[in-house]
Amino acid sequence: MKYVTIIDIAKELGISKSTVSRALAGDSHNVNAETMRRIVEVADRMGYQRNELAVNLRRQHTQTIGILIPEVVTTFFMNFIEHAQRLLRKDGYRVIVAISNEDPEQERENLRMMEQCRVDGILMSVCHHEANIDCYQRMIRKGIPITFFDRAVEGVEASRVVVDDYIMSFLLVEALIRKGRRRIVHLAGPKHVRNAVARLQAYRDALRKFGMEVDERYIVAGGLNAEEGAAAMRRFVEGGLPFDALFGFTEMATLGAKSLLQQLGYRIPDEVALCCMSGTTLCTLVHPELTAVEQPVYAMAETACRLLIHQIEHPDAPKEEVVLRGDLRFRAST
Amino acid sequence: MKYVTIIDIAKELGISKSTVSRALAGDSHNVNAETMRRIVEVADRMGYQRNELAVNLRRQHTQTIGILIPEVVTTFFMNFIEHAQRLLRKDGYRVIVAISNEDPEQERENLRMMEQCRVDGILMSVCHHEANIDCYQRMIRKGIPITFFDRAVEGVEASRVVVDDYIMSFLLVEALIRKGRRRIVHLAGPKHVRNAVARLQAYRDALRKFGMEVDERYIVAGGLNAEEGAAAMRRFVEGGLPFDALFGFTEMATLGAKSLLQQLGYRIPDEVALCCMSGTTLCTLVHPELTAVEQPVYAMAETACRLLIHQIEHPDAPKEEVVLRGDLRFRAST
DNA sequence: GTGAAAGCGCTAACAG
DNA sequence: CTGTTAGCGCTTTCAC
Repeated sequence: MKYVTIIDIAKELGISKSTVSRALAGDSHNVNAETMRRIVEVADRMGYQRNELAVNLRRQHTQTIGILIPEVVTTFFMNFIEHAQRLLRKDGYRVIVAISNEDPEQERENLRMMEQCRVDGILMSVCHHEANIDCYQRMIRKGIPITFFDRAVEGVEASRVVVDDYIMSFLLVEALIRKGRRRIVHLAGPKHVRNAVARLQAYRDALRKFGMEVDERYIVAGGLNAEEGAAAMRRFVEGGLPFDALFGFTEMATLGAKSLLQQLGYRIPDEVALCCMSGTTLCTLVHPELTAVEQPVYAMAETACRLLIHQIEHPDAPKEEVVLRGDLRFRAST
Repeated sequence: MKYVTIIDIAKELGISKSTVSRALAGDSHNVNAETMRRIVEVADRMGYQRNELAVNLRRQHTQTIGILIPEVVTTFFMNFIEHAQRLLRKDGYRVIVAISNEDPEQERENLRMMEQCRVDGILMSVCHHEANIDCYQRMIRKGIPITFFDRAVEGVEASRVVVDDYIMSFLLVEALIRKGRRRIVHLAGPKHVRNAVARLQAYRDALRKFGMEVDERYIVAGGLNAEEGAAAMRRFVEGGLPFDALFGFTEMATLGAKSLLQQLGYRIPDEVALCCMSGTTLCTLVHPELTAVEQPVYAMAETACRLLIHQIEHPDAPKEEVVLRGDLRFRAST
């Protein structure tokens, strides 16, 4: 099955392909109005579709942005993609998405793919805080700008937009305490994810602010997914320590813990209150009707796209870091 | 910033670019082992990355599959993408994703983009049952095979994998009735989505099976998103008819209705039981602990990929339709 | 306003 | 086993 090319159109009209190219590119300044009309008419009669491959090869850039994310079980990244895609499209960019499944090896592989496809820039949220730093640096040195969002790394020449994990977490733990919870378990994330470190710190500081002792036995490694979260919770429960609340690192681990607790007969949220963050969203299950304090993903997507496009258009401009805060809104539970 | 090309490598070693090309393509049969070694060594010393654009332009196919989906608020499509991506990668295909946001206009646009990018095939779930049929047909005639999944259309020369909406819905409504619910509201989907039609039919038939009259006032147009669902529910409630259950078409509309009912003070699921389907997943909120009967998305992704690749490799093979059923498993609520 | 020609990076005959 | 050559479809000087 052959595609129609500008040569086919040129032949059909007995003119040169250069003219056709100009006409189809909308260069009305350099092609006769009448010729233009005829070309356009024939083009869509024949069902012509420009071959982007050829255009890109020639132009040396693809007008394509790669989005790399670590997972897709949580709604945060999907919402990000949706917004980013819409925004980028308006600026004439296509988007390609790759998921690394929290696996640095696959992330490396995805990055290589992005390079082979000659994307103009990359929007990414890392799966490991250090594993692939050399990779990121290589990309950037090659002239492919990266803008990190949500899960960012340090020590790389790239722009980044993050949420203030520390502040947000602090708010959550504070909310639990104000509700009268005193024995709060923290399902901590792995140390190689920098957000996890900040959240743990916030947990400690919030307790101290209320003059409470930080009991290390209440800090358990909660992993990243539902299974790990459930397993961690099981271990904790078996320890026999009393508890009335839980602050988890990932949404998935928290949900895993929740399922387990329900199986064991705990009543949620009356007996055990839960809360966690998911991307830009702060979820607290303390109150069943009002469960989330939300920083719209939109803001993050918008900022990330803006920063990236700026880097693409001005390769030498200094990198920026923006920390989202404020603008919190309440959202009803679904 | 210039990329390294095979010419650079050839010059570096004082040989021809053909040999380099062959070596890098792994054609050990036609290049001396020693030459091979040197080429590979230089290639990665210089940080060479094959330019897929050039390869594809030359080869006349891209090894890329386009995935077109209508929305991304529900987890179903995201899970589908994740699985499909993983499976296709194994077969050497890249994936590009586009979201049409339930808008036929944007779907058309996305389809055009896929064509311009010269994807080898398309995996899609439509947003409208008829609006773009001509488009799908044009693509297929041009030699770009389409495999529809979940939301498929009829009357197009394409393979499809769907879930048996009728049977699944029938099961759901039956479950409600067996739980003692008699006044079941149906939040129907738009008639232009074929799944909606099947589900409505199942609703009617299930009631009849139990000798119940179908009261048309209990069938309300529920729309596709949370707002529309809530609005529809509000209208129904204002009508003042008694009801003790709700069977919704989309997950989002059902969630919208749920929020509204909660706001109005209804207790869920005791006072009003809810259920709906989401992609391959049957969700019933009748029972709080056990809320879903699930047909793994995986099965759908796997089948869709297989059908599509088969179409790509054998353009003239007859189209197939696969209806997933059986293999249902219970899933704990999260 | 239009055409001829060069070339983006790569592969695939075809010779040697 | 290796080199030469001819494009894939398009844009972009440079002439006319």
